[in-house]
Amino acid sequence: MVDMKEVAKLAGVSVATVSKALNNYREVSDETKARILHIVNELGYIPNSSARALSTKRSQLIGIVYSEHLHIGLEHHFFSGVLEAFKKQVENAGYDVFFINGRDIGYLKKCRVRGVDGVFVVTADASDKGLVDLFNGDIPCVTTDMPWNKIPLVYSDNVDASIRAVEFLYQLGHTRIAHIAGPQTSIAGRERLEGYRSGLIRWGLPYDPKLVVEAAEYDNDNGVIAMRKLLALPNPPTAVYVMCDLTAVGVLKAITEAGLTPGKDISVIGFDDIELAAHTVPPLTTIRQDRYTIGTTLADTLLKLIEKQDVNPVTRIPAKIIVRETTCAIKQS
Amino acid sequence: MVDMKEVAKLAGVSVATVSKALNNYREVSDETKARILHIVNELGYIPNSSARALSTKRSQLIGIVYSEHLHIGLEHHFFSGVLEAFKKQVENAGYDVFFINGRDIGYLKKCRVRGVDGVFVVTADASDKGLVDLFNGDIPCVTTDMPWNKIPLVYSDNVDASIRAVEFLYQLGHTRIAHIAGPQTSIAGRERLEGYRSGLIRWGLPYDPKLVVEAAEYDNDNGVIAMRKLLALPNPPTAVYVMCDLTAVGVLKAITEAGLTPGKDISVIGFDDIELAAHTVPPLTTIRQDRYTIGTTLADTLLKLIEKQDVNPVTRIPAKIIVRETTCAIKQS
DNA sequence: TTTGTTTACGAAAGTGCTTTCGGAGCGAAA
DNA sequence: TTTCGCTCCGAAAGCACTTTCGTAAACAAA
Repeated sequence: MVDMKEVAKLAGVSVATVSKALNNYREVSDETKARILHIVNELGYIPNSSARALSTKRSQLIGIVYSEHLHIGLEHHFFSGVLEAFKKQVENAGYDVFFINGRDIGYLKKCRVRGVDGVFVVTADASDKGLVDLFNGDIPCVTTDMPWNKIPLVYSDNVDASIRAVEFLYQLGHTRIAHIAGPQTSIAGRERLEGYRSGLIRWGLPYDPKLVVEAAEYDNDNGVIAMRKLLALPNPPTAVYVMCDLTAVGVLKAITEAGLTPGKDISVIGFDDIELAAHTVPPLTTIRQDRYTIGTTLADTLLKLIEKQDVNPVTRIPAKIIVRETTCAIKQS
Repeated sequence: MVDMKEVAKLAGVSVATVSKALNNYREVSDETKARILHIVNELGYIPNSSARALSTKRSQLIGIVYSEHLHIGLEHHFFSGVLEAFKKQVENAGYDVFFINGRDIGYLKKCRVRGVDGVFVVTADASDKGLVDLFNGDIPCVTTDMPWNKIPLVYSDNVDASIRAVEFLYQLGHTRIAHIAGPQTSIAGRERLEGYRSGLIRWGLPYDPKLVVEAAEYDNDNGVIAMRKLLALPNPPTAVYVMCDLTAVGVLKAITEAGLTPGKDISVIGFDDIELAAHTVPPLTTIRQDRYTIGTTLADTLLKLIEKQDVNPVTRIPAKIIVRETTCAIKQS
């Protein structure tokens, strides 16, 4: 690889001047700067990042933290989509993306050692001691779906989306609307429940605790279990708002098992709009999280943070209802 | 952050000796080495990776290359699973994982600039000029599902798995077995078709070109289209072996649409075992790719390559049939 | 005793960049 | 004429490591 010394020699200047030309110091005349840049192009010179990081203490590296022991790391459609958008955005700004693994020395130290400029905590275990250190450290962080004091947060507007889910069902004529809630340890779980209740209030619907069942996890099986419970009620709901698509798929299954038809006998609306949602039978009506906007907003926020600019502590991204075939007007019976 | 100088001072030795102690040079007495290590622990000293990379030309960094414009990057369940396993394995060996983006300067140069020790090409566009440069460069590479001269390849044993899929269907009594093939531009597409044909031959079944339809992409819609075509045949198949689960879901849909029941009127078997497969109605029989073994094998191979050891040019990992409910013995009619 | 061999360590030169600081050159002001 | 203030540039000191090479000391062999 060609280095600065070579560029300097060909340009007839010192390495210091080359460095300055490359970093847009204004104490280089336009003429010599042009000459240097020309030679740089000709030679295909690229500054060595280790050397640069060594002297600047900056690496142009963004770290990604996500925990593996929740099985919602890379493999989860929502997070991988957000990550993808995030990655593109920071890459456009000249950063590279790198996975922080906390083993041995912990996240914070690893960041220091690698000189990471900022980190995006995609998903992690809030009880992780290493995470706390990281958040309390001096390295810029952003997160999604994981609120933490002082750490900027970008995520879907769960409350608003849930209100509109209820509204949508109400306008179809449903009045007995159930909610399968996510674990109340998660912010998404809490806010979606909150939105559901606000929605009921807004339309003057009574809140019936029997119509709310909390799923233990964001997975399929809990959907089956929860829906069976609802179906066993003396007066079952005519519509159910489910906190995520994977669980909604389980709900569909339980409904079908019971000899009923989703979207006819019972309306179902999910959350996420995972790839699968369009392909269930019948296709699932759901609330689409705007993974792209969340990811890019996260990136912009982190970049600003790195530049020591002010940022919003919380940004809520609107989510929108995608109407497919599991919802319909209530049967006149 | 504490540096070597500090450690050296406390230990009463030179930085050179500290460095040697840390790197297991044997020209350091056991006694002073122990003393140094003790101080290192006490101080929580960690060597700065930029400085180390600068002088060693090695970074303990493994690059990941995947192209975004096929929509099968991070978001694809199979690749993200492989990547996850790969990541864990190289992290165990003390490496960190880092995304190579080829924009501006190309993959190879980016690798050089960042001092990447090896790269895993997860998925990419074979026509990408930058990839060719990378493969022809001097940086150790491994790939999956993407054969390239001299680059070690680890992937599922598609041919064998396909033969066994046909065998499985044959033993259920099926003799008119169709295959929905992947694009023949991909190695997976070609090999699965090849295995299908070998399976037919092995069991003395005739090869009927009408029973093979090539899907344009590994997606859902192409499954619907292909299956409709098969259903329109004068003498439709009683079983169909589909080249991937996402497409198989489309197949299920087409079958249902036609008023038939998958797993009763027509048997279906997919490939991949994506999360969704267990939750279709009825649950999909499929061939599970061993994402974990593929990922770790890839990692081991790359690590060996970096150490300049010999490696297998090709490793095929067995895939196994997961029997669920879309396959059954042929109806006696 | 001298000579040769190990062993254990440190001085110092790299590694490729950034950044401070000083100085040369030059025109303008006094 | 001197002084001041600019602009443009380079020498050199970092940055935190690795690695070569020299050497002192200790010991063995002659």
